[in-house]
Amino acid sequence: MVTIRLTNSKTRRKEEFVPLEPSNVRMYVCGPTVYDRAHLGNARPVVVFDVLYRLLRHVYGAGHVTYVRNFTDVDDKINAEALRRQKAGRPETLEALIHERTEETIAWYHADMDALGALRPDHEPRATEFIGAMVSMIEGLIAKGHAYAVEGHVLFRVRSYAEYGALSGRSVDDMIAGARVEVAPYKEDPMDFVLWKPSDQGLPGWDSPWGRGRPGWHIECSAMAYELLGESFDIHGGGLDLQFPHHENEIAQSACAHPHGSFAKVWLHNEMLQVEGKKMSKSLGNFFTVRDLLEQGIPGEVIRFVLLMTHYRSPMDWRRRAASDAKKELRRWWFATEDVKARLPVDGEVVEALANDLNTSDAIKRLRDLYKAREYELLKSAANMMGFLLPSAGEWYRPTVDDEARSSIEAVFHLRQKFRQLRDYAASDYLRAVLEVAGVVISDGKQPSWTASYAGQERGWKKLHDLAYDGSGRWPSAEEIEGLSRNRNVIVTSLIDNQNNVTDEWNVMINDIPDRIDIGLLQLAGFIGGPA
RNA sequence: GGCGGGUUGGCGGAGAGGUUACGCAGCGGAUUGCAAAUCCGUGAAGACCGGUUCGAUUCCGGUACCCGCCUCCA
Repeated sequence: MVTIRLTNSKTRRKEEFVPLEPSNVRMYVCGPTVYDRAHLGNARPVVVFDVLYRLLRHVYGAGHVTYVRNFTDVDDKINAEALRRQKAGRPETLEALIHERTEETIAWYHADMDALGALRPDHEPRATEFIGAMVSMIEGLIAKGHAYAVEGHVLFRVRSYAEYGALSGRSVDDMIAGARVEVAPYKEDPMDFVLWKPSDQGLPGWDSPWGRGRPGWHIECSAMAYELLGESFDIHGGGLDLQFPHHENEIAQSACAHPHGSFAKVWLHNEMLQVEGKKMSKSLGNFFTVRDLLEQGIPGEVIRFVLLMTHYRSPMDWRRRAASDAKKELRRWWFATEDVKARLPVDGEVVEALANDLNTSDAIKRLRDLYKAREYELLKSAANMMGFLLPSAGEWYRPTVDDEARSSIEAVFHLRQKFRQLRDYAASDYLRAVLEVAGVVISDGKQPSWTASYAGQERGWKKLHDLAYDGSGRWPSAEEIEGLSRNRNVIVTSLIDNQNNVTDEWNVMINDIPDRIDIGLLQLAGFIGGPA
């Protein structure tokens, strides 16, 4: 049996993972508030814990792992969006508009996370489905003296739980010194947090012993984890920013409501994702969504690869460059393995790397070793286990070739062969470049062949620019090439060396990779006509 | 102010107290009309100052800088 070791935030140490019940390993991960598209920061824990889920399934068996990730569908931002729609003239009730918003957001979330190759959890409970469980949990807390009702609110009495702050390494007294908490007059202690709050007529609410209202944010995870995983379970995960106060509050509520349970044994927190050195956050407005990246032609699998290149406990900076490197590498793996059958068992070193506190970077290194060793069958099975090279990723690495494209490609390809036979190598190189910018890579040799691939795009554009300046006049002018590239979101600039001289090299940036062969570019072959 | 994390070669990014991380890019070579793919080879690092040690990029202390949490956020 593989020994999994995980860094437990609770103890701040890397510990051997011993499940409570190997026949039912239980994990809870805090999911999204469903009010808008998921941004890239949301994707990091999804992918990280997906790897853990896959590892647990590998070690304990797919049927012996229960993974729960919630949808927070009670939230003021959702209400705000629903109200906005109502004010914009929609006739439906607020409830209906809220429902509409959460449904569409959940569908987006599923589509985007599926694209990243993340498996769906076993349960995806919604807060609105567990209001009753939350109410009874709150009632229990009041009965035991851990919470109190006042002015329609119910507050958790932080002082009643001696270990409050243990997870995040804070003490209640220190935090009060900071005094950055909302000091409501009805609070016994400034650190007390809301379990239930009243809803006025304009807001969604549920009847409760304390009047019509809605739950505070933290209680939902405690209630849903209890209902679906029991009073003790193995792993609780989420972003580091949730450690305090969200997870601290979850622990306090759960420990007080179910004193015989241990709640989560292991706490895992992924570090934050940054963009240009700054945390991606809604308030800074520097965030972009997973969908944005997908629409820019960065496949979900590539995003996944970039996210997993960095260990989950380190901050990671999203860089465009990292995505293009990853794309290149994954493309090679795809071409090497597409006709290969995965061979089990999964490579032990990959599993070992993952079992060592999810060292995904090390695991990827091992995949690279397998690729280099041409162990493609093992590469495929190990990559599959990490959520790579799966058929569900789609053939992003290969442009679509329809019949029209195929005949155009064949025509240019054969024309080029003729020029080669005539030893008109300038024409032959020009046609190679034409094919490459259109999405076709050709390989000479004993059996000349072509493959639909974007791998040669940059090279092709550079070559076209070079040729445009060769003075022969056989091909389109520099201006024409420039125009074509710009129309395709490709920026080609001359390179400037460190003495500030313009060199004869070209720098190419491709911003938008099409998903099909560019037949328009293939027509550039017409410029040189047939061989004389 | 309180608490926590980070600083590795041109870029990204790991592990390990002593032996090549790895990828991308670069350079040299094989191969090729030229390429591609592939293969072989190669240079390049550990913020700063001390300490422990036979030996530290790796452990300890300090300094600087960066980042996060403490307020909705993964």
